[in-house]
Amino acid sequence: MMHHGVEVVPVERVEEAVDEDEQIVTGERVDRHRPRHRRRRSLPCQHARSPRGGLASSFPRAPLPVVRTPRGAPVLAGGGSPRTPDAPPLGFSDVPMCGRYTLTNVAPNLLGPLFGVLDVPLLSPRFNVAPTQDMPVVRVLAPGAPRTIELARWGLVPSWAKDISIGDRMINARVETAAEKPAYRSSFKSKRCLVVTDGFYEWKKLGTAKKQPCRIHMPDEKPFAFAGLWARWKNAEGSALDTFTILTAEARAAVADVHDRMPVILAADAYGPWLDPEEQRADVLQAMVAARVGADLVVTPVSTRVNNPRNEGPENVRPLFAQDLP
DNA sequence: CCAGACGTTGTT
DNA sequence: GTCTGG
DNA sequence: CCAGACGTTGTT
DNA sequence: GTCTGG
Repeated sequence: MMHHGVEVVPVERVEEAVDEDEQIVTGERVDRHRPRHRRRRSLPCQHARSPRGGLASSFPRAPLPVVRTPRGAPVLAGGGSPRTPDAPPLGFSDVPMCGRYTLTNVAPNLLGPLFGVLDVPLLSPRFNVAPTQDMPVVRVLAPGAPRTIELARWGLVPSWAKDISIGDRMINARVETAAEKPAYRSSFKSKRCLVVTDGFYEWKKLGTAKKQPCRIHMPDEKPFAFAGLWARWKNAEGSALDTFTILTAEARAAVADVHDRMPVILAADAYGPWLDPEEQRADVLQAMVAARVGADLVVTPVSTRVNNPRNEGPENVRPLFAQDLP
């Protein structure tokens, strides 16, 4: 049976891994007869284990080998959500916000200087990051400590949660309210992080129930940072799982043409104060995110293959040209 | 007191 | 953990 | 965010 | 429709 665990892929196999992913779209899958019986409500103790096995623990890791997320790995999360009547601001444009993103450029000699970290783990390029997956975040774990980049699971699980399933609904936090919300306030106070990215996907609604995925990125394609919050959760056995959420705010610039909300993007000079665990003045922090960048973001239509979270690969970010659009 | 929630977006 | 609802 | 499942008992 | 998986 398939073991769940972080699959360690030797560097030489990275290309091969990508190729495998392509087959999902173009080729016929042979493993058609996977068991229909899926894990439903699991025992709480089963949640102890991160879906990809490795607890995204914040304890310092040894220099990391290339890590690839195996497809079809059992994941203990979901995304359903009940509607609430008291939805805040009114927006009725076309495009959602941050439920999918990319980190395609993982060169350590680029990420290190950009985010002020000395040791950058070896990472696989990602072209379709989905909630519940382990991704790198930049943190300062103690006052005055150096910044670190480590993996954490997308979908914040508050320390008091009974199991990690709550994280499914915690992939975004409204910056306007995160300081007060029970699920986020303690993280907002002293567990802020940078989510390392180089683009995010939005689905633009076209006239008739059709959606056009777009990737939003910097003109030079350089990585940047979403403002994030993190939390540490422990299972019954005491193993730690670190998780994160991405803050959202009113859309700006080019993104505003497409929708009213977007992830908060921090300017580089805000990284220090944002990460400082001792900075706890909500007004200061709010001002920091108010000054967020985004004026030069580019919106690029891409293939609908990004719709399926199992599809990885550089085709995901290849621009579609006008003649290719519906 | 205990029980139960703890979230966002989008759509109508 | 902490707050709201009952 | 979108895609995909949506079930049980009993037997091997 | 609603929830889980990625």
